[in-house]
Amino acid sequence: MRLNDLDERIVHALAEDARRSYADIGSLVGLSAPAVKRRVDRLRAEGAITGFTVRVDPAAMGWETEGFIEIYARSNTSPGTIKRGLERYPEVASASTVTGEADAIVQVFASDMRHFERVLERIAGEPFVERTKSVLVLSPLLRRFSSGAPA
Amino acid sequence: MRLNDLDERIVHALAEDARRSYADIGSLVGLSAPAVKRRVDRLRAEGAITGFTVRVDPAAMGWETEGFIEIYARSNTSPGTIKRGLERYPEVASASTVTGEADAIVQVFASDMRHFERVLERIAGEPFVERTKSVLVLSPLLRRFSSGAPA
DNA sequence: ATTGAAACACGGTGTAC
DNA sequence: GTACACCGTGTTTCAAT
Repeated sequence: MRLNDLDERIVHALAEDARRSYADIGSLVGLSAPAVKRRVDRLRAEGAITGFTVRVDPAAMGWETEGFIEIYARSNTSPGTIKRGLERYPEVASASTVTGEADAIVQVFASDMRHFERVLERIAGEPFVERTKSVLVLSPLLRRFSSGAPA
Repeated sequence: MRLNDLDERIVHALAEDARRSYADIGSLVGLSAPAVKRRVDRLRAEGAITGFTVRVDPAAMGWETEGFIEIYARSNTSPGTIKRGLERYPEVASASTVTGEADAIVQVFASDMRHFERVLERIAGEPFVERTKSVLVLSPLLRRFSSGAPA
């Protein structure tokens, strides 16, 4: 599914501020409000837009400590196994399988260092995990879109 | 700044679907619509909620290739320099300084491998960058909140 | 200080063109 | 694609707790 230029500009406007009125977006991209709405409806139906959410300051939600955990899995671990193992942790914001030495990179938000350590130990103890390597985020420099933090 | 339980439930409801009506959220948390609105307004004023955005399917936007670039910076490079250097790239979705060997981890979305390579080369050529180490995302297993992709 | 009820106005939504 | 009409919802006001 490929979007045309108009669709992209509409999505871009919504990404910046999802509460802009359709009329506002319309005047940006050169369409009337109903035309914009129809496109947004279509984009949602097609799955290009999967929903609307809020950008949150992680610290305000009590998620002060952020880090990345690289997972080195046991041989013959399927991505599905990793996914099922990780989705039970509310602290896991995102996870992807990757190229390179590690098998997956996991982004974790915790309330503090003790909490982060506890999560790390539990993940390291998962049966499919051979070993882990983790780094803590010192300061987020750029977060272009949503905070990425659990809510 | 710490949120109380009611605020957290409101933020959680908005994180799931930022288009729920205030009346809807109110019936969830036991408040009237105006009371919910006032709290949301306050949360925005305090900076706990930093905005509203849209969840996008990166592939639909043409961002098929995702990767992480670790930046090893020259000595005495300030976080501000890294930030200013990276924010000029629309492909950079997020960037953080981190503990460990590397100085920063950068999340990049590109349209394809050639595009990713071009971005990587340009970033590696930045004056503050000593060397880089990058991994490509094979498949995103979990993306709890927004897509994280540029729009 | 924070709430709920009601009045008001704006913008979302559907229909017709 | 636009123009228009309707109605739901956001927003403000106000009295009450």
